[in-house]
Amino acid sequence: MSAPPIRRIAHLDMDAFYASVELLRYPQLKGLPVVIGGGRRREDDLLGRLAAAYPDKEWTQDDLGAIPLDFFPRLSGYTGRGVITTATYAARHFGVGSAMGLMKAAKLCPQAILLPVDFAQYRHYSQRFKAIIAEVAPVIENRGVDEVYIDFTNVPGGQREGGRVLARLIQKAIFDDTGLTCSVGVAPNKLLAKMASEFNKPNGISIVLEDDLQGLIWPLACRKINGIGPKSDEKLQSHGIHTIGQLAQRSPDWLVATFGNKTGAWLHNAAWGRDERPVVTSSEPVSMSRETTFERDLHAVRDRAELGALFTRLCEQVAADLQRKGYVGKTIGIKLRFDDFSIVTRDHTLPYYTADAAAIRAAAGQCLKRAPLAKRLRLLGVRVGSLLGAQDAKLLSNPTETLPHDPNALLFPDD
DNA sequence: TCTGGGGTCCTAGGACCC
DNA sequence: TCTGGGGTCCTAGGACCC
Repeated sequence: MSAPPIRRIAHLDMDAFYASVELLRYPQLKGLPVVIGGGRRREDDLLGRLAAAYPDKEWTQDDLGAIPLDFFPRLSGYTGRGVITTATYAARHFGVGSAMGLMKAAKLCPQAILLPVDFAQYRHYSQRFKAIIAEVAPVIENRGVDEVYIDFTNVPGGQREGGRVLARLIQKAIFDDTGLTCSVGVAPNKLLAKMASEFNKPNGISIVLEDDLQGLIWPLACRKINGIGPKSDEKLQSHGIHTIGQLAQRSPDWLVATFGNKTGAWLHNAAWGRDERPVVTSSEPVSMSRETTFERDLHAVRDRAELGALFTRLCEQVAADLQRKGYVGKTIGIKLRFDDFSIVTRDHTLPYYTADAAAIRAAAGQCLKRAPLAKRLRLLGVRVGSLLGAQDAKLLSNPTETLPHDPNALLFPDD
């Protein structure tokens, strides 16, 4: 008889994922300030300019790594509303970083190279590194393109050195296949594993055991807890709570009285490193949405035609997303962001499920009529929620629940 | 010329039903 | 004669995450 396995959960975080993927294609950018964000792909532009400059040779995608530096677009002179998605360390040196407006970044580091985001490429590498992990440890939870939780508990070798041996194996397998590095934290649960993966970046491994709570976790800022954002942190600070250790010293009663039942209990457990959440290997989407920030603020009346066309396009995109992924939904919503950055949402639940662009457009149009439209608009979004798999929808007792009773009646009502 | 896009979950009030 | 109480769905807003 052997002892039951000890629960070991890993959190794996790819290092500077987008930037690293770009460097695989453009190794000539290594060590330079590079910013990723905004606009569209420029490959064709880059290759086109290369072909114009060197007409004797035929340039293809395989030559991306040979494109001279002066062919790359620079941040200098950038106009538009894009933000930085990722910046290389060389660029961060100039004070630019994630979520910063590109125009502001252009002032700080005009010479930085600007690469547009290429989600297709990132998704490709995302699937690759996840497939590699799955060969070794099948219980994986997706946390976006560049992060996963992995349950080491029942993986052969998952207990050795607290998980370090398996973590090292996975790191090496990912690097050998993709050339990308990652950081891994292994701990008794997801909460601690997530914190641990940050301890040793990049390309690091950290092991956290039950007994490490006081030494490794309590000195950290509360903000390091996944789920404590700027607002909660500010509230905690206002009560003199800055570290997780200080949070742990508050009584559960006080936390519940100050933050409410649920949050109070959660804060207490988090501070004591307790987290029973399982690693969830699959989940169904709850909603799908599309939104767009305009190049300039638009007015509901003055720019009605332009706004209407954009609105219709968003509905068509959501409908296409739903259909492509095989879902229908019945709660249709809109989101407006005004020039002062305030946000308003309106939604409406239909008596049937749909993935039809016209039905979505009609319901979203009704929502829009209930929204205040005096201020100029910066962003418009369309959302479909209360999703159901299209296959499941067919099994509903009342088949009309999946169809508009009279689709034509829903098209642009009295519009 | 600050501040993207796509998600999840929670709260809280009101409607409505039993 | 005056007022219960739970459960669920819907809507709006907000915090947070990647």
